[in-house]
Amino acid sequence: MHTKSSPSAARRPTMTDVARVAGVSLKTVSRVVNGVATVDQELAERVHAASAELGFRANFAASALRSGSSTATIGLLIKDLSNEFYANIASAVAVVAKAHHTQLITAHSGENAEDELEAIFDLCRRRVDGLLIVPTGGDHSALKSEIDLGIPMVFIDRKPVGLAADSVVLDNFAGARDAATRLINDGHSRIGILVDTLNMATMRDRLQGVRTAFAEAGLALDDSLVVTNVRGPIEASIEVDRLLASSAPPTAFFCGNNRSGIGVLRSLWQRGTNEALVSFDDFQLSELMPRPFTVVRYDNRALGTISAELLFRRINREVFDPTTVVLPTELCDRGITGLRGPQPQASQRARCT
Amino acid sequence: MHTKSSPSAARRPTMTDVARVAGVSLKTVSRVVNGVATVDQELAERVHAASAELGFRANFAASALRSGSSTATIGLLIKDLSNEFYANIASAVAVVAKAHHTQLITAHSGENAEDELEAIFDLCRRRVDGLLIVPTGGDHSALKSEIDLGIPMVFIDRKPVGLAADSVVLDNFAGARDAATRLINDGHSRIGILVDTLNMATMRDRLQGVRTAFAEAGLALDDSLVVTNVRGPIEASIEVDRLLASSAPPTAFFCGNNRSGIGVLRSLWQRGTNEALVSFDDFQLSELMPRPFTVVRYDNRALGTISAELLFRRINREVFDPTTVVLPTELCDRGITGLRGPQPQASQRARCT
DNA sequence: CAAGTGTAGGACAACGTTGTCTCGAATTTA
DNA sequence: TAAATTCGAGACAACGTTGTCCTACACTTG
Repeated sequence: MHTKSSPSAARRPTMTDVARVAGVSLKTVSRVVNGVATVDQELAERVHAASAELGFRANFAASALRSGSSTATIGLLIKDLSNEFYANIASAVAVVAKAHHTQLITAHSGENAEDELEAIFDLCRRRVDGLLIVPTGGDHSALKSEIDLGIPMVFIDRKPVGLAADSVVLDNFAGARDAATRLINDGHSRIGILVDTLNMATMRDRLQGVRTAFAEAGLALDDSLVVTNVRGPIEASIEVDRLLASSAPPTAFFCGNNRSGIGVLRSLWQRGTNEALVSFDDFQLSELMPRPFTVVRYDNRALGTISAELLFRRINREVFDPTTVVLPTELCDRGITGLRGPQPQASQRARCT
Repeated sequence: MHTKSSPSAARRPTMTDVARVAGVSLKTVSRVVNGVATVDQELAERVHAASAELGFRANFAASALRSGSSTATIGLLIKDLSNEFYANIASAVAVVAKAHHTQLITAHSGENAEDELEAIFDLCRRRVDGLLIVPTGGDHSALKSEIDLGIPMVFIDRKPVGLAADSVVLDNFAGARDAATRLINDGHSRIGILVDTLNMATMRDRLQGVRTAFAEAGLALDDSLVVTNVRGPIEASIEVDRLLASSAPPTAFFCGNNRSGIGVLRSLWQRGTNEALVSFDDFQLSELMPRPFTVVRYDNRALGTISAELLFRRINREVFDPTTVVLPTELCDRGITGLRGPQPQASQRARCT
């Protein structure tokens, strides 16, 4: 003998089912579920009992559809959570979302800009209340209609291209200029510059910051020491070896992000040489690295927190004009190796942790 | 003069709006949007033009509600994305979800088990196709009805309590036993054991692994060297100092997770002493730490990948009985400091990166 | 040329819920 | 005691979409 329907084939109970079991009308179930006070105590208890017995849970989508209320969902478009930088943003966003009783859909943008747009459109079809986008590149003008139709967007770390929208970015220019100025003041004039692709505005700004520092110091930046399209630690290591093998090697390095910073660090540590190193982006445990170096740091979580709070203000129609928030950077000296200065003691290294 | 409705107040266009603009029936719009082939070329073009003009995007929730199709969404309940361990799981899950054209709602479990259940119920109301849960503790028997009603769940890193469900976990016992055995074989008999709360089965299993190693070696584990409820690096550092100040200090440490491992590492490095250290969990850049130590490592991303793949198999009804997948661990020797052996060279350290 | 065949597109109902309205009963008041 | 007032609960329609059915028209065929 077998049951009429296997458990896995069981349909989820609806309010109609609960109403039947409780012996009340559909609408009364709705009232009880929504906590309307004007329901008879006894009927309410029958409804609760029936709900529990059947395992009823109101269909959120149907409810939102009928009542026209929001989906209490925001979308976060981000590249890769296994990258500490993005993970910190996502974590901070999640905290703000939870505080606003909102669920967070995290969509990973694919490799190309087309994938990214498609992912955004999918989130729009799901009627998210708003979008947080860490753009990977490409043009965003196709999103104008979505903004006009009421889906607010905040761009994180990079401004949108071809679109007037909110963004929260770092002061890449000033951070890089400060870093390069520090190296120059420490006596360096030949500095290897390693940055990722200049398709990214962040990298362009950082490189421009370095150039400005050189100009301000009245120095010429040797373009043969500027390496672009450095994608990761391994490529960075290779470039370090190449540059140091040249006839006029650099005495210091500036890295456009922490991935190349780590590559340079590893390379210099293995060589045992003491070229100075300044890198954009701090990272976990950087103060425990086997060799001192200086980072351009900033409040990584704040990128997420401020973006999410801005998004919710826009969802609640508290802001109107497109805003750009620029977060400051800070030069964090973990004992940069100057041409003149002595190697600092281990105990001094972690002074800005 | 002002427009009749401000752009921000604009209602999103529906199929009815598109039908009106295109001069066709509602159903024809539906057919075009869903790519039904039997629509006249010219009408289809009118519909496409009207859609583009209005910025129409089909309401995914309404579509799913009517057609009874799935929401193409899974939920991931996780503690904190800024923790590398969880971020790697989330990242791996996201890749699998994307391959299945499924969106991922990442819900952060709060501090207590009650919050966690509430977050799960919210995801059930949203009719996710399945749930991935990294449980923080507490009893999960309340979830049985949800499983019966067709929401599959896979538990990650820890098995559910009071519930028969799929899980993907690490071989904590074997990993800890191997680690302790290594220390014992290197001549250590007084080993400081630092683990987090024993409320977590992972920690109980790891401690049990250590005890087993001692028993197998015919040694007695001095319980005064076993410290539980070590919550983070700072607490770990304090405990190291306390244990080393005792009259019979340990000559080695075993840490139940990487957070305490880092605390111990920092403490030992600052002291400049050479007690041996083995820690559960590898972490980024661990091979660059200023002092060698050994980790119990495992494929962190595989926890996410295998869980997600198992979940989708269950969603597709390809599995029936509750399954537990146990992932192996591996002792990764970065130059453990034995009582007998010499300090290894830096170049040897990174041999299992 | 009449009947049969095929096909495109529209009318209608329904998914699970909630807003609006109405009705009946209980309670109050003159 | 009858009318007025309250208040709880059910009937009905609607949110935006799709499944089902049906009609109208074009085209074939004996």
